[in-house]
Amino acid sequence: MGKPPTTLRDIAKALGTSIGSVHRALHDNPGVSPLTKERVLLMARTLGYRPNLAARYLSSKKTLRISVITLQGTTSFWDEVRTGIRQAAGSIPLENVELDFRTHPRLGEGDEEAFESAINDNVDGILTFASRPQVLRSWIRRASRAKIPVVCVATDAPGSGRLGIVGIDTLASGSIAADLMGRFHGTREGSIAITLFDMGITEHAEKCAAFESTLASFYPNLQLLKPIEDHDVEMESYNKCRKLFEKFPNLSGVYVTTEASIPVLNAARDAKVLDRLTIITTDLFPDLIPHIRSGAVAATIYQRPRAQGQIAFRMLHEFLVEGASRSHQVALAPHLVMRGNLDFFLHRQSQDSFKEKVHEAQEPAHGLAEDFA
Amino acid sequence: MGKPPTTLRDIAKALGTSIGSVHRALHDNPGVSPLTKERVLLMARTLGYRPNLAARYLSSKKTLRISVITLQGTTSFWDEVRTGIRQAAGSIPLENVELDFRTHPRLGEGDEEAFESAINDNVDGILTFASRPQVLRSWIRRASRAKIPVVCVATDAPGSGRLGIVGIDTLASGSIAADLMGRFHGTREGSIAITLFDMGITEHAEKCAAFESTLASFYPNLQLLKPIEDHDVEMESYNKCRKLFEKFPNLSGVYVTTEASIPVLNAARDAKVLDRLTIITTDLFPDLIPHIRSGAVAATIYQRPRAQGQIAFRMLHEFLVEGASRSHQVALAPHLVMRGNLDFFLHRQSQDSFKEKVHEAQEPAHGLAEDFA
DNA sequence: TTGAAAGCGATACCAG
DNA sequence: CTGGTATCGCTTTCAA
Repeated sequence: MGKPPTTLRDIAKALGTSIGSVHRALHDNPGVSPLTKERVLLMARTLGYRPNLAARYLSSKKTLRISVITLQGTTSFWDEVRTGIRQAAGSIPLENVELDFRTHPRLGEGDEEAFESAINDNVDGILTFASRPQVLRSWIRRASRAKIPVVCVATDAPGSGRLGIVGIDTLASGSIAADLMGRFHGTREGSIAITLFDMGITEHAEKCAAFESTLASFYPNLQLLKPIEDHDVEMESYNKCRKLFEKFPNLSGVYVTTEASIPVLNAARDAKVLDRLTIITTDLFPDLIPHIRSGAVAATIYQRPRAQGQIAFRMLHEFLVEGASRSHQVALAPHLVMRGNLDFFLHRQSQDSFKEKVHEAQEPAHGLAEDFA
Repeated sequence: MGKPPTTLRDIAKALGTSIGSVHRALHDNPGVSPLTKERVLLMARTLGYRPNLAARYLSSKKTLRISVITLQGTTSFWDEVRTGIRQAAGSIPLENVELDFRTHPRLGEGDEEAFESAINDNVDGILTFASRPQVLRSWIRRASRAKIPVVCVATDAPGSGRLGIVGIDTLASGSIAADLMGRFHGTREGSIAITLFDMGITEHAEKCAAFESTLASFYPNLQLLKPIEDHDVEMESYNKCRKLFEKFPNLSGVYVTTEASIPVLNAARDAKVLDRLTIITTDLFPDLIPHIRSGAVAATIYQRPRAQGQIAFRMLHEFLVEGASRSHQVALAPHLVMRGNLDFFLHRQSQDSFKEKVHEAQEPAHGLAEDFA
């Protein structure tokens, strides 16, 4: 078996100093001479000191405040992410975690303000959706400089100094979509369209590339058209699709890489091409359900928002508590939803949200108000 | 904000007794008069006492021993389950958990002995594969009577008094398999075969029923043949399949609901029907990889053994620590693996086992020896 | 059967 | 700047 773990006392004794100084040194609190600090740090390392979390929680009364800066969203995606975060926070056995939801209504509206207020409040950590990486990068950097770790959900902000990122594996998503498209379509010739938010978003460009590459390797009978950018604007999506359907009457499939599938479906319906298209969408939300049931949507790639929220929370929490986490990049495998297994996913969603309501009723949480407004 | 939580002291003060008696009463330790015990229990309830876990871990030196009774297995499935269990055990922040692996080489060989020794060792909890529900039921019941909670992985043992079950949702698996089979096959007529271990296993019967039902609702052009039982015996599987292929020359697809897909593939190859069959398999292991790459296997339903192991461990641990867990039945959604996203899953497996090796090197764990024999 | 008290390891405060 | 110490809530042991 192992020998008993090193404690603050052990370090203090070994150095002939006091437990108080050791503590201050390890937390670089004010009031330690550089010399003692150095010696303590060294000794802690050589003795392999690991703080005893139980003791820490017991004696310290402070609570971790985590700010969740996300989008309201037009589908349930971000609601699910927030639910996942709440669930994960609720299942931390000891520890008081306070979640601070700063939900902004629209893309690029209020996100900067939310960051500013979170940093001013000096929260302990931030979970966020880096909707506009180029704009938010500097905010994330500011947070990091203020020693506030930031974990991005769904979309990465590369080069921003963020602590970590949790998202769906873009390669797996794009590839499985292509594979399904190819198998569903058979061996005859055809052309396929793909829609996305903007090629400037890393994740979207990657999905697109993966889709294209898998299609090219395994299904050379299918030709991929130039990607359609919708910028999450309904009319833009609808109009571009209408044009597309007119221009390519032999179109045989569409892969919608974002949540914005409803305008595409409407355009297809209005152009009367719905029943000869193989449509593969992304995510699962109420408005999409009838289209899956009817078979108009052959399959949808579910990005597991709840799991993303849970994992992002755990990653941040682990870092805050242990000072490190085992992995700072998590790429989840998406789930595939079709007519047959649709009910499984719907049932699970509703069951979980029921459970959560019960939980909240027993134990009213803090900072949740705006999330239900 | 909330008022300070109730402590043992609060209960003692309110009752005019000592903190020691309160403690003994709450843990029904010997040496408390029935009267005081009653009063303590009542007061604890009315004051809403919740034990402070940090304080508990800090003062108590005892370690939780969990016995893992699983199959060696012919594929990597159970290795992955055990890896998941180890990972989950390793990420418990505080707490000493000792895992005791009792791995038996073959179905129905050594599982009863393992249960007996676990119960005699008086472990704190058991994670197990209820391979033969009818036989193991009485062992699980014995464990439960000895106050040892049992969580089943992959296969349930209904009516055994087990604490919980973690598995793959059979309905989602069977349905998605049918949906894919139907979509891949197109609209022409055809017949489909299904193989399973034994209709006596609940999970297999359910998958089969879900497959049949989805096929019937959405793809009436496909006819499902009578299920083939292989009992996980290679020759049985191979021979039955050879016969099947001879008898039904117009067979167009096979759904293998268990890990036993290799004999089916061999039979199809030897019968020279491989290239006109749509084959959907279950799970992901080294021997299957080339068949997925070659396209012989159109898709495989990955049962996420590692996730199953992790969740089973967490369920048991939560129960042992909190005295209850939020859910005792977890049905996971399976992942779909095809040529396109195969690399993602392979990469993830190898990456994770690498990480784990590193982890173990830093911090040698207990009771792992036989798992690497 | 019960009460009292000594830890567990870290935090935080106060006196030197 | 440093050393000492009360404290967190529970477990466990020792007396009574």
